[in-house]
Amino acid sequence: MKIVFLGTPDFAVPSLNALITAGYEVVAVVTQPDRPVGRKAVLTPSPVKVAALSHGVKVLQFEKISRDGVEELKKLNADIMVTCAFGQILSKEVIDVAPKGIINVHGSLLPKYRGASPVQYAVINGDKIAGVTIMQTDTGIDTGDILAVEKTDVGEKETAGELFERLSKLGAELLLKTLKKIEDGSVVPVKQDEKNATYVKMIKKEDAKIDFSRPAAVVFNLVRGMHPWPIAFTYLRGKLLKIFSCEISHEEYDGAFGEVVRADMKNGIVVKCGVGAIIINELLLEGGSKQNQREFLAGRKIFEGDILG
RNA sequence: CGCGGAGUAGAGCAGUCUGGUAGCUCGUCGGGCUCAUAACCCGGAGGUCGUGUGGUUCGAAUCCCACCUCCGCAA
Repeated sequence: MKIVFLGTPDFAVPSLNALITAGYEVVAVVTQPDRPVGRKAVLTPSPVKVAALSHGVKVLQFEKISRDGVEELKKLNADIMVTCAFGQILSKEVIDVAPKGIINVHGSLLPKYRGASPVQYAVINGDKIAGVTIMQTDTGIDTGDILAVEKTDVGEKETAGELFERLSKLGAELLLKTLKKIEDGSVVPVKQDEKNATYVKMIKKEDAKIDFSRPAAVVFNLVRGMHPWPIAFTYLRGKLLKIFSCEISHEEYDGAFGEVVRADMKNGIVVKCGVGAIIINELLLEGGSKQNQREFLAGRKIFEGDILG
């Protein structure tokens, strides 16, 4: 079976590798154009492009595939196309290029969390269960018929990045299973239940701002869900303070929301929340680099009574 | 030339504006105390203050110049 693979970030790499390893003929990989990255704005290829090139697979890059890529896609004569976190909306023309259409690997249990950042929101919302769905792509956003689902428990302290990695592997396995079913005709498409559909937007940096009037568990989930990007943040004396990791305190403290109620080597950096408190583990102050709480305290940059927010 | 911060003891920082004996928190080493601790007390070691064998000065971590490295923001 000839396959065209469309994907961009790390999440998609295991799926691409799985297809190639399993012996499918991946005739081309489509990925987002190289983007400037880092302080020096170096033009950087996407993780999927790097993986494709290492396998010697042809790489195509379009600014807008629906506008620029249809003719070239047709020439590839693929039987089916596979998308995984591709990052561009596909037109009907693109969907109709391959006879068996397009199937998509999505990082949530559809119809929950349709859209751009399903994995992060599973963590941010404190979900106990997450998963991947393989679905038929149609012209809506993650609205096509479901072909296969795989669930997994979310660890109590798991970060979005960690869950991402697990789901990407789970997705790759499920993709192979589903392709087999498509080949032998045993796959059964199931319509999505529109009443239970939810959408999640792309995460913006502003979404990662911590509200210390919320319960400690909510703050904790936000910190987990925003790791490794964009990283939950607040302010300390007007300076940006990023919090990479924290835990929920089991002690009760008196103080205002966001008040630093403890800041010493013994207790760590403890911040009062709406309900309970959190203990900060790794953090970064504007202009500085990431430090653990011991290093931060050694530098004497935070004291009891400071208010975050 | 996108904006900004930083390089001082093993770690994290202050000191630089207003040049004049090198400091803080921690770690480490030795001793003490305790049933006990990431507890406490006493004492010690450890630094060419990023590089220039640069400039100014009686004297530079501090002022001036050049360079290197690291980091945050923005994209």
